[in-house]
Amino acid sequence: MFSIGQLSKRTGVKIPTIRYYEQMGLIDEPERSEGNQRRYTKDGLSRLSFIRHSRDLGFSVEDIRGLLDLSQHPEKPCSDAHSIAAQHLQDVQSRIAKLRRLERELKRITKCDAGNVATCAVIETLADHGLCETEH
Amino acid sequence: MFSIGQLSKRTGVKIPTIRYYEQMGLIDEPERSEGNQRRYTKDGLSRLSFIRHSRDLGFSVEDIRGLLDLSQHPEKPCSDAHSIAAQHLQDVQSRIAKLRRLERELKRITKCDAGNVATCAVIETLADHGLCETEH
DNA sequence: TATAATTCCTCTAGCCACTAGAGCTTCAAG
DNA sequence: CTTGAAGCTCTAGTGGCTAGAGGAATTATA
Repeated sequence: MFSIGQLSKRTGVKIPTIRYYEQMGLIDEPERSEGNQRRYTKDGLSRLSFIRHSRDLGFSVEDIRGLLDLSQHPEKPCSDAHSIAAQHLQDVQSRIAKLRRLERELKRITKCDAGNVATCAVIETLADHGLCETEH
Repeated sequence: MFSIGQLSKRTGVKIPTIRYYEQMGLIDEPERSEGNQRRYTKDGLSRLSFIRHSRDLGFSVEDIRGLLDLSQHPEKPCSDAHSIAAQHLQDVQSRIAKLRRLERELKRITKCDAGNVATCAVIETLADHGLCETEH
């Protein structure tokens, strides 16, 4: 049996976040001590590790709900898991693409070597959309 | 004089967002019609375009506050503008780096061709951090 | 065993940058 | 002068937490 603090240390998930996951229904309400403190089992630990790991990979809480559900049913086909992951991969890739466009534009405008704001490329670009080179 | 709807169409900023910017103090409270509706001038239009453009480039509202302030003072040196932009560029680059790590990991795990959840690499990876190849 | 230090509890509110909706008023076209 | 679009204010919700108040339980030390 682990206290919430021990669970937190073992998983790297902060205590308020654990309680938040409980509230969101991602983890079951654990048993309580006589004094009403949460007491977790190994099962609770591995479920939270699963969540932690999924969050590290950027899955949303809703995605994780689906993935957790699947993980409880080993006999199911895993195409659902794959489509969640593939969709997420696409999201990540499109975010990367967008950020790379931003990066290019920011690199361009920060090259400015004007002395004051009147002729500064950063300010000028922001003030006048026509100076942009790329769509964003 | 533009109504809020006309301003919205010209800048591409949604109406509630314009009111939100006003509330946040990014744009001045405009004059009102007799019936209490907002009436904007060209100045209001260009200020909002500046904001729109800055948001497109991913600057935070706080950054924009600083950039707007600078843009009102053309005689100031532009090193402040540059440091805001350079900092933002760094943020963007570190976000890209993080997403690329995610992308690599997601690509790896979605290669799984198992039939069911019991042996699915997606689920296994999430359940067991030890199976990860890279830090994330 | 007494006390002190630490951990835990619930509850509310805040973060960012909006977005949605209710219920009402004003404006512009025909 | 009517009608329908556009405007108004106000409140609450989004996601994924995080912070803080004010108190109770647990654990470590004396």
